[in-house]
Amino acid sequence: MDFGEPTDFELSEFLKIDEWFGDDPASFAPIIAAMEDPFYHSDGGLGVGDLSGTSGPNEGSSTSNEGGRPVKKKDVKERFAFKTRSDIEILDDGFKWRKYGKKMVKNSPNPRNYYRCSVEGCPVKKRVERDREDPSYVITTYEGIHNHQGPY
DNA sequence: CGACTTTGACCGGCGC
DNA sequence: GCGCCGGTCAAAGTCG
Repeated sequence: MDFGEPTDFELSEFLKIDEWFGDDPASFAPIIAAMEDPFYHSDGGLGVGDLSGTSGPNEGSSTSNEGGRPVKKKDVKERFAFKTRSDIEILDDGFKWRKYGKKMVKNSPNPRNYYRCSVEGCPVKKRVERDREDPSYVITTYEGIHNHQGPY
């Protein structure tokens, strides 16, 4: 996520929520539920895009790989990211997340956190990163759909 | 006692 | 062919 650098994708991929719902993290629940709704990623009304082609993992190989194309990372799941103005990145959206990695971003002095749903069988992954120019803002990226009906 | 967090190292892919 | 990059896993430690 290179902010400030116009590449193939920018903030347009993200749902910018400048107007935070408030200080209640529970407000996330409906949001997550909304992104899981077929209606959303059906019409693509939200920022559910194809980041798979970002680096072009399959663009150059299309030369002679139309048939048995070695789709490796092609099965990109729904990706939904939004920017939020918050002081903490560990906003509990109602789900249980287990951190499985931390990494430093080049364009950002801030580390990137990798979370995953604690529920077994849940392929949902969450990526939390701070804005490079506005530490007050947090970029939360959700990937995948929850296997279980709800966090409760 | 169980579950989760933390850091470092490892892996695979892409670019040059 | 090598280097870089992002992403993931694993072991130990900590917290409740």
